Amino acid sequence: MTRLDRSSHSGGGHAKDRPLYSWLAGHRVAQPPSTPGSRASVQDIDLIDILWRQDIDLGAGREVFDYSHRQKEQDVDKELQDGGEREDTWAGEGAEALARDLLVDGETGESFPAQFPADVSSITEAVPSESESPTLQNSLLSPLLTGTESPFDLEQQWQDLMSIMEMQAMEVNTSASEILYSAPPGDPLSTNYSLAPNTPINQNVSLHQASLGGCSQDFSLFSPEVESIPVASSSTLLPLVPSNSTSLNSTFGSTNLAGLFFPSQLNGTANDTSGPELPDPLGGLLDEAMLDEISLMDLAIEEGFNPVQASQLEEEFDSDSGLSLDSSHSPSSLSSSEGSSSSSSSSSSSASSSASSSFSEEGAVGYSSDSETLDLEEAEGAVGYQPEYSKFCRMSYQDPSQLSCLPYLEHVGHNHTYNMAPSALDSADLPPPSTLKKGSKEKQADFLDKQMSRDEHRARAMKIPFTNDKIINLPVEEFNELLSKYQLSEAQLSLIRDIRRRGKNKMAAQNCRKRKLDTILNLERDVEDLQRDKARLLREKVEFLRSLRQMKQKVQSLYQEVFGRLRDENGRPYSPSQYALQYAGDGSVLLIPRTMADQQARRQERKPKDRRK
DNA sequence: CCGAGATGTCATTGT
DNA sequence: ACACAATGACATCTC
Repeated sequence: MTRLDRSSHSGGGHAKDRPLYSWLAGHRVAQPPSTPGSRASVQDIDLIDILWRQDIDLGAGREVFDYSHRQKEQDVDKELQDGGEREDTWAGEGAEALARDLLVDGETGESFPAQFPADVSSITEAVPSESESPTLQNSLLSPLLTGTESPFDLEQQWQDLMSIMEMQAMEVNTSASEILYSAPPGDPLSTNYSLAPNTPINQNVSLHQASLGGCSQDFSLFSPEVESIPVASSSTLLPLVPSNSTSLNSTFGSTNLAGLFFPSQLNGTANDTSGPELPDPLGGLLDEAMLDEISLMDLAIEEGFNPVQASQLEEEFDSDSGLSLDSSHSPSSLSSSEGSSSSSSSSSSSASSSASSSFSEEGAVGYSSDSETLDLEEAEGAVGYQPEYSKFCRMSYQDPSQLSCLPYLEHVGHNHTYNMAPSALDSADLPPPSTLKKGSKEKQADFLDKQMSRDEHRARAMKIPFTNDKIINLPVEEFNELLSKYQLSEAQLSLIRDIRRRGKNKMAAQNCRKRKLDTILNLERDVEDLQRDKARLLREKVEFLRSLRQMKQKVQSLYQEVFGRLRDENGRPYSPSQYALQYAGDGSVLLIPRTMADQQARRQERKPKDRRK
């Protein structure tokens, strides 16, 4: 590719600046002062805190999603509650042995696949036939069960979860009860279900009595869509709190019922031989979330990013104040670099302007636009420059062009008079020792001599009849014309060509170095931007995980609420060891036997593995 | 005096 | 073929 900054004849090197300008534009876009999403996330956090408090009120702590914590907690709760409320609650089902089984099962309580009525969010007790179960399992098992880790699936699960909850909030109060009560006792499904317990489907499910007031409130907090639900819907739910809610709550303590959602790993007895346990409707999500958080922790360790302090980071990064994760980009270095860069940019811009004026029509110095770039960057509030920035800028134009007011000093920055040819020419450059006059003129001449470049000294020694400026910067045609005007010796011509070559190369070297520094600076800024983006993405991920956790816990609470209020035909609560609620993809919820849920869980576990293969 | 940075110069390559 | 820009490498200077 041709260089973009062939500025000698086209004047200016604007083409070269194109990438930089586009780069600046892109990064201006990439750094909004504050993202609205982050503000919203702060509100979400507030909501989450509210939800947490509500969950705590419901008996669900934040640790519910910590698996080990849950396990311990359940162990403790199991011991504390086994002999008491549970026996009372499940007394209708039999002896203490059964109660003991219930304990075990309570830990392993799962969600069971079931047949679903067409009506959404109806909670029924289905006794599916075996022949139907294979075909049903896909539709019966909620997408939540799919433990895939792809973002799409996660998002899909999320949406499904939201839809389920939304539909529950909307219809659990009406259609669900209708379905429940309208289902005939002689449901063909139940008749065909060989594994079904003898207990017929209880149509007297007290689901409608569930204290959904709080739940609906939670829904509104969870689902923005549900917020649009008329308040009447939730208000109507409030009176539905069953009279026996206290006993139910004591029976289905959240900590115990948490096991309903995380049965597989806690189950030590019921399904040991039956292979993998049915994944909890939320188990996959939870596990995934845990994995994500673990990976996030890894990232955090790697990046010095602490997800636990996500909110703090959030505030920090929301400001988009240019704070960098990298401590090397400290404010001190930033300020110093800014100060130096501003001064240097002013000098560079003046240098470029003077350069363009002094370098005749050719405008060979192609970096005036670069100084503009620097100005732009500073006007933009460029941040995060490393100390090298000042160094770079200072280097760039301590420029010979600043000295262009002096006839022979246009290229003299440092008086690099090294490499001077050890010829007589150089000795001729030296002021004759015989010059005894030490007047001001001579001092000035000495100063000028010192300021002159080597080639200028040579040119003067060789009595070149025109300035090095012309030699270097004139176009080839004019340069040749100029040479033709004079009768020049071969040595003079050679020197002139060398001067021209070196002069052009000198400017090329300056441009090259400046370009290189610009590239480095751009890369540094790119790194900073990428770090910022990375931090933002991490922050968003933490927020999503947090929200997801909230959703899961909310669903868990709802599960407990619903399941705890279900009653069979005898008015007895269902045993979590024998029944489970199963979510369907269409949002409906069924009460199904656990054995069936186990089967479907195993099938469901195999599917993702097969799919990955 | 040493080291780092700045600058000039040369050689080379590519346009 | 020529002019020249770009650039790596080196030398030298300056601080």
